[in-house]
Parts: sequence; C-alpha cells; structure tokens
Amino acid sequence: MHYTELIKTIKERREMLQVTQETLAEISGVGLRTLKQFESGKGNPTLLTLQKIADVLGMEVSLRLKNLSGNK
Amino acid sequence: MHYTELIKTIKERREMLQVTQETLAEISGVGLRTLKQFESGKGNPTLLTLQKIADVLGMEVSLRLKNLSGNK
DNA sequence: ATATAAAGAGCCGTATGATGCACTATACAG
DNA sequence: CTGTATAGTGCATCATACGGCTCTTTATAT
Repeated sequence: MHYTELIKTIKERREMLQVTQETLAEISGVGLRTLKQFESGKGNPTLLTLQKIADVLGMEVSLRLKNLSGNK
Repeated sequence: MHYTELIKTIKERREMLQVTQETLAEISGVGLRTLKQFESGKGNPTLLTLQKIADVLGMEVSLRLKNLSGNK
C-alpha cells in the first residue's frame, strides 16, 4: 500500500466508526496535531504512531509479499 | 504484527534472499546505520524508512483488520 | 447572522529518527 | 594466529516527528 492508500484506509475506517479525529487522538494516545497532519497527508509518521492509530481502529500494520506476477 | 514480528519478518526475508545489511541499505536508499538499528530492535523507524526497506525485499506495508473473534 | 462541530494549518519547543564514522564482536577461512 | 565478512554499538550532527496552542475554514443548525 502506498502512503496515500494507508491514509485513506485509516481515514475511511475512522469515519466508518463515526469517530472524530479528536476522539481518536485521545483513545489512541497520539496527539491531535499529529493525527491531523497524518490524515491530511503531511509528514511521515513513525511506526509506533501508525500502530497506535491502527490499533484502536481494530486494524494492524503488517508486511506482506507483493504480488509480482499479476499485480499490475 | 507487533514490532518484533515486523523486524523478524524483514530480517528473515533479507536472509532468505541472501542479502547483507550493507547491500540492502544501498539498494533501498536507507542508511546502513538506520538499518542496523532497526534489525537489532532499536528505535522506531518512520513509515518511509520501513517502506523503503520492505519494497526492495518484495514486500509492502499494509493495514489489515484485526481478527477480533478467533484472534487470541 | 450566530453558534457549534470538525478538520486543517502556522508557530514553536522538545524529543528523537536518520545518518556517517569509527570501533567492537563474532564467525569462519587460511 | 591473521584476514575478511557481517553485524552491532557509541558518539555526534542534522533533520524532522510529536504535540500543545491558537487561528482559520467549512459545514450544519438555530
């Protein structure tokens, strides 16, 4: 997943759960400023930050093999 | 995946491909020092760093739903 | 028009990630 | 033992992520 896709996934998931940035920031332990920056495509979050956000959204960061054959 | 699992995955993948840290650092564009720190479990890499490493190993960073039911 | 809620962005101090260099540790070959 | 390859670490510098505070923007409601 490219960076923009990751952001989109997080954002859509948050909105699907009807959680505001403010609430998500609180329950994830990530600063509101940091979350706002991330969702607006700015910056380069650390793995820890991404994990904290993903976690409370019921998601997790993972590594998977790229499908080299029928990928694109 | 927890942090240690991510590291383990990267490390095993690199060794499976018989690539040294030095080579991986060169082809991924990540500093050797940074890669060493990451694989030895130190620090908290940025998403960009993780993506660069995963990419040249034929892997990608992704977000997936946690299996809440039969997970643990 | 005013009020409220949510998101985005500027300013800015602090913490720390990224990196190079030099050194150490380990394993293995000779 | 020496030499080589690979991995890990201490130190120092620079860039930047984190986060609080404040202001703006946009949408919606009264």
